[in-house]
Amino acid sequence: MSKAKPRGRPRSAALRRKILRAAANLLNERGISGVTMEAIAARAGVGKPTIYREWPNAPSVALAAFLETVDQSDPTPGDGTKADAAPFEKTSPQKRVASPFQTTGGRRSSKGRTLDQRAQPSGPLVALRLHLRATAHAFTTRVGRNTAAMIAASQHDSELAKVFRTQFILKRREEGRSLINLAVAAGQLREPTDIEAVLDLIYAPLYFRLLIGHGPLDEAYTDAILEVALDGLRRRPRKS
Amino acid sequence: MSKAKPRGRPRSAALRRKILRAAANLLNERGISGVTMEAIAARAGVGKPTIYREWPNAPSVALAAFLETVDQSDPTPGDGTKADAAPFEKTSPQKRVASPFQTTGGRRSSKGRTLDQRAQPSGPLVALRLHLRATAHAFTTRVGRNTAAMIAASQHDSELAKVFRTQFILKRREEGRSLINLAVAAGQLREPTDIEAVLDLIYAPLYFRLLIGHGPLDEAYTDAILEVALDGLRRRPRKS
Amino acid sequence: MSKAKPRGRPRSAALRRKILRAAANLLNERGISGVTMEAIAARAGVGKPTIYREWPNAPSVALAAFLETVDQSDPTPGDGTKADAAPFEKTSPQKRVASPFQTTGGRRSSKGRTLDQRAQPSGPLVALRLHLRATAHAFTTRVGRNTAAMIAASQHDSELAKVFRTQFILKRREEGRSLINLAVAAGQLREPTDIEAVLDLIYAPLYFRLLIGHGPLDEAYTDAILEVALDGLRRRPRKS
Amino acid sequence: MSKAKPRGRPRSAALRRKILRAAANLLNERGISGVTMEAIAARAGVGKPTIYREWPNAPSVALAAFLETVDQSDPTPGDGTKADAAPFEKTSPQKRVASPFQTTGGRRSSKGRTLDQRAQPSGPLVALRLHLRATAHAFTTRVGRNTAAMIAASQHDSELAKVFRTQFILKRREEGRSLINLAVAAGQLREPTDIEAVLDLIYAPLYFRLLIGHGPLDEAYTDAILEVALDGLRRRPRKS
DNA sequence: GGATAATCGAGACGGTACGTCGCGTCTTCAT
DNA sequence: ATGAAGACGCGACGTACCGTCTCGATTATCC
Repeated sequence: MSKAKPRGRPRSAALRRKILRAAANLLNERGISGVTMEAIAARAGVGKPTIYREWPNAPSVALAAFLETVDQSDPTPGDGTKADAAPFEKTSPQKRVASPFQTTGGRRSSKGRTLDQRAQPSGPLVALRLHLRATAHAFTTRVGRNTAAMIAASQHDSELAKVFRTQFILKRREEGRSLINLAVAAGQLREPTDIEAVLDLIYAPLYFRLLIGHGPLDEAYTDAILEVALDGLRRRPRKS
Repeated sequence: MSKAKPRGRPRSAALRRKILRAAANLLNERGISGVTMEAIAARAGVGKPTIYREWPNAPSVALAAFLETVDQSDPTPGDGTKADAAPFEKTSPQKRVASPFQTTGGRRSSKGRTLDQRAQPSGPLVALRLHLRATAHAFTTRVGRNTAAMIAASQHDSELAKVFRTQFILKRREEGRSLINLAVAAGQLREPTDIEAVLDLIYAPLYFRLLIGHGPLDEAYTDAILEVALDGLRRRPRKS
Repeated sequence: MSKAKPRGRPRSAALRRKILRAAANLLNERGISGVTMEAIAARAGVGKPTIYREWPNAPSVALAAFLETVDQSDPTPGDGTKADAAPFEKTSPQKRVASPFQTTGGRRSSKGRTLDQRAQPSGPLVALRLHLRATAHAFTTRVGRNTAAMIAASQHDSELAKVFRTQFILKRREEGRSLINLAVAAGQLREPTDIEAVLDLIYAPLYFRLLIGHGPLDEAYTDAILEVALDGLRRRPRKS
Repeated sequence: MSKAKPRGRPRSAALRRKILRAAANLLNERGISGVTMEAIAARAGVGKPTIYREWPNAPSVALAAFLETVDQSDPTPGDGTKADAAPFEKTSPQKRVASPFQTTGGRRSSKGRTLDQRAQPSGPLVALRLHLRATAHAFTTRVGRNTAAMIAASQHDSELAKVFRTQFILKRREEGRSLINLAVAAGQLREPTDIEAVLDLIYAPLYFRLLIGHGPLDEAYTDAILEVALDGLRRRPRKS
């Protein structure tokens, strides 16, 4: 089929790792604008053409490094338990940013909100809330800065945009989708008319605040968003 | 006091206009990456230091030009009647993109949606809906591309971000806020607990799709978003 | 005989030809700077290491190709009849440059010069003159361009220089030497004190004009050079 | 007329000198292949674009530096007294290469040659001989290496070739021309039929040996060349 | 009215990074 | 065990803008 057997010396996988590692470190240390081809090449101990052989420009490498970085974390969706999102930190020791996704169960800063107490201590809706909280928290860390940078970079490069969209945005969105589906199956929610709109309603505000910075990205916020977004779908036991 | 005495040749006011005009044209013709200091200076027939005297870098000029551009349009909020959002087009003749904000009243592509027929033919909620539709439509034009570019540029420059946030994002957001307040006053909506969250729910999805491009920015979308976002606030006349 | 047992692949002779052919074509089409290892390898359908096995660098291949090219022509020295100097022309058809050495007898542009009329219509001195004319003419063609390129290349590479000197310069110089010796034997010239200086006097001006380009390389020139260079050696029948 | 008053900040003359100085040092230390734009820029403490503003490529800078270098020497033609040919040596102290043009008066290695003794102790023909000796000697030094390199570089670049030809070759050639004219005026030589050919006969052999390296560039050589070249022009006072 | 001084167009300048090309060496795989 | 294919480290190429600087020429206001 599209096998197209590769002739000649194959690309070195170790090299690819070295490059991504260098790019990831640069990204974390200096931000996206520090991820230049020359800096990557110098730090990875690699010729520039070697990098160009695999990626067309610096932001692509940064994106690849970023994706590898975040993929290495949050591996087990659905239970809210997650690892951090900044692996292979060689250069800057980093103060272990208190695993942003640990299951704080909703106790933390649940200011007068009642749903979590009386509701199921577990279940898809709780998981969804934790998922959003974790995402919001991650957005306040370097992960957020880098995510914003990737969205910014996507605006001038449609190829980059596509990769970022499918590998990051949509991938994470699937978690929300499946949790909602579970809630529907469990009878906690009605079937939504337009699931895509619902997902946007849930996620977009987080990205909006990340990018515009006009308000905090805390649990109160995500909980409020979630409540409104699902309100119409929620089966009201009583309420005449 | 602060009178001072400005000795020497005073700054020319006409220059500012020439520069912004050049920047706006470049922005529209070549996108943000075409708005370089050298290009602006060359096109405006101006020395680079003259530009640096007023703005610190090229994106700032681009933002100023962008704001001037969009301010020149949508002048009368609240009634849904708007002018286009792309003024002084000298270079590219452009096919007059059918003023994206004219009051098409919901007739346009209202595929099976019933609310508008039976609802008030006018009033704050309708205006809000039209406002969102207009915004979404504008986002499909060069205005959207430039808005995205400004958000992107804001990520590396907090000063720029602040200006863009206050002069563009929050300014437009006020329209939504006042329409909601009007609806509350008119008894069409309940008082929202967290108006900021509600506004985010309304606007964020538009920006999200603009930036990520994972779905269309059409009326069906904005209407769906609005319905869900306001659902919890809506007084249900009948229900049962 | 030398049958032996050729394990693996014994094909190495045809390769050399393919490589030289490719190099020669590149040399003629694009000049010396077009003769890169990568271009040769690509055109010959050969791996780069295969070329490096026989030559140390690209100019060496170019020189080898050049020598093969010119050796394939001017095979019969001493009689003035020669073939052209640009074989295996695959790519550019070439308009058969009118065999540059046909015996035009000296009539052409013999501005008032009398020696040829009264002198022997044939003999070593005439052959020498024709030899120089032919060389000068060849220098106005691609052969000249390539010769100049080889001299240029020789300046950075002493190994190359040695090969070029012995295989091209000195080889051709022998023709002049033997013609002069013949003339001496025939009693037309006196024995020169320093034959090397005489040979330089005859050949150097041609190379000089080839390389510097400050004057034409025509028959008037070569004839004038020859006359002066040999003047002191010539037996003057009358005079005194 | 062609004044065309230059607007904007004028080029810095000091910078030009710094660049040429750096190029000259590189040329002498590492040869022409060491004269790269990056090396010049680094050594001169200058940005690459600054160099490109004045010269189109590295060999052009090398040529300019070379010309400046040699122009700074041999200032007084006609008397045989000359300065060295390698000025501004900052970096490598250099062991003062025994001024290649000092008036060695013909004493040095005048192996059995009698002309100088009995001939005029001065006069244009003697000056011509000294001029050739000096040139030949210079060709055995770094000046010769660089001259050869410039001729080589000229082969791929006609603009460079033109500058080199007019600023170096032809300029020096004028000295030979005027000396011959002086000799003619003094009745020592007959008027030559083709002065250009005579000049080529005098100079070409030097360049030939410089470039090909097939024989020494000593006084015996230049004297022999000169004798033959001028033999036909010389008035023979006695001669049986 | 002339001096004074800031502004203006123009463009040189030191930098940084770009993306490309060719080198000469090496590794892998198919023959 | 040869040879094509091509990856690799390297170094230089020539270009684009950056933001600062220096010019000469205006163009006001102040003395």
